[in-house]
Amino acid sequence: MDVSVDIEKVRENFRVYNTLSKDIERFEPIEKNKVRIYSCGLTVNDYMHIGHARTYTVWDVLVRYLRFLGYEVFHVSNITDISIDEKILKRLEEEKISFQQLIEKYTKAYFEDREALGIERANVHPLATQHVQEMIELIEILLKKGYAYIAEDGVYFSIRKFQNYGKLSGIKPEALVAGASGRISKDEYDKDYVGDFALWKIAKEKEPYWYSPWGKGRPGWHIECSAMSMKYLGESFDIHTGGEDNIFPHHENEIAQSEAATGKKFVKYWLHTKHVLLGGEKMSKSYKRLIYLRDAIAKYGATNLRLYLLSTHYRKKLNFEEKGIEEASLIVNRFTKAVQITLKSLRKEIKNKNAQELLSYCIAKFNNFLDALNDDLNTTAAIKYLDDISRSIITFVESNGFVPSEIAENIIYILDKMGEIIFGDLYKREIRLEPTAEFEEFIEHMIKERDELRKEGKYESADKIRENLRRMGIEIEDLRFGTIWYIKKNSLYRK
RNA sequence: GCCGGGGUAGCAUAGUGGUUAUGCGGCGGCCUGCAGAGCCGUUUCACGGGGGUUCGAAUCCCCCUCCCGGCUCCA
Repeated sequence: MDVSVDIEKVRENFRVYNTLSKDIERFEPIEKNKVRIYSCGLTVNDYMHIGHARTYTVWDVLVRYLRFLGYEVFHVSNITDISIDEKILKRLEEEKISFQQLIEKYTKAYFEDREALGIERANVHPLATQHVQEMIELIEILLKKGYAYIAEDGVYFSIRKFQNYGKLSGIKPEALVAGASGRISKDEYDKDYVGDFALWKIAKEKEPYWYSPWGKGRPGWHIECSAMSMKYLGESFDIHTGGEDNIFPHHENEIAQSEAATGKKFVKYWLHTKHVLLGGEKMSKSYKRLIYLRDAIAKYGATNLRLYLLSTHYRKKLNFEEKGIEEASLIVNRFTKAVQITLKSLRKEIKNKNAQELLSYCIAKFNNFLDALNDDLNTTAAIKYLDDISRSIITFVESNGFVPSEIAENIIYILDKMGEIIFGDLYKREIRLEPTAEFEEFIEHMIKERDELRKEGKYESADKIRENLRRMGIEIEDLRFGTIWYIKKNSLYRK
């Protein structure tokens, strides 16, 4: 039986929801076999929270899936290390550090946190501060072409000059004036029109600055993503991602700047994640209603958390609940057990006719898994099929014993593919664990000893061995044909 | 105010016209020295309310209602 997948065929059916068209579209990159993707990264002035984590995890799955589909993926994700506001200035005083130190601290934390969740590094993580020259050049083009103008406190982009303004978010320039949010009327900037946005801001006292033809200052927030994405990916590229809050104004303004400057279509597919909610409402820094990722990992375990973040489709709001993580941990446990038992099966010479049925089932579910991901990255459904496979392996082993090695070999191929896409780097780190020969010998010895104690009816001593093994992260289970064991790194610790 | 997304059995999450939804929890059973895990049964023929289209609607259309998000800090 052949488990290999016709990648070309699967790839043809990959569809994603494009915010630009507000519709699900078949994915077809600009250049055949190559995908260029830019994901909006973090403003590194604080630790990342579980909302950021969801977003980056989803894009991690996207990138891994694209690679699985055979695409050569070039992924760029920026680091915004320029953001300065009064809150930050206050923080500098509180933490008694310089702006540079603050940025360094949280940039380091950002990479640690990403890695802890098994998120792969992008090909390039450009820093905004190192691309000020590119931003200045882009602003000069916009001035030359008449899309931008110089005011007293900076350079602004004139949104009324750009015909398609609002095509991503659906916001009409006039609506910005009529907006009843109460924020726009309090406009304190020296610009021609309320909807116009800053390309360059002249520095006020105490603020960090860079030199420019328009005076000492810093770039506006949006220009960095235009400058850096076009530098590394070209004037037109395939995918641009972000959280839903980026749609307006950030991405809308990026489109305006970039397309005004180049005259070309900036991005083909815009993908956005919905927010993580806490108690039914959006997390908010100002009200301290948020959960930092590193705290959540410490409490729930990275693997459980990662699966939980993927358990709701990315275009649906995720209301963060502990109970959901508990459910996710059960799926992680089953998968871990299934993977490790299958790995052990590889080394056993066992014949079992029913195993062929098991393999057929796994192949069918693996195809379902791919269909689910093809359907706008439906991780909810994909995880369900992954769990079906875990259960089928466990059930098989519990009633039939280990899987014949030639069958196990094929099943492992499927488990590896699924595991790497869903769990990322955590798959090898926490799930597909293979003990050293010595360690294995030790465990097997303990199990044998326990067995003898059990035969003699010395259950107390036998249970003590089980308890000790469990403390080492070894789970053992007595099945009909004997005792199986596996390494469990992702226990859900509860208070 | 404008724009968008939702309301699915105790809880959560799938499902865009027609077959017994899935997981978790509860209860009962099988298995077991115990535990764990798994399996079977049950809670359960569920889709916010009203109207319409249709042979047939959770799914399409209209109205109402409640919740959430966006409307220049934001993933």
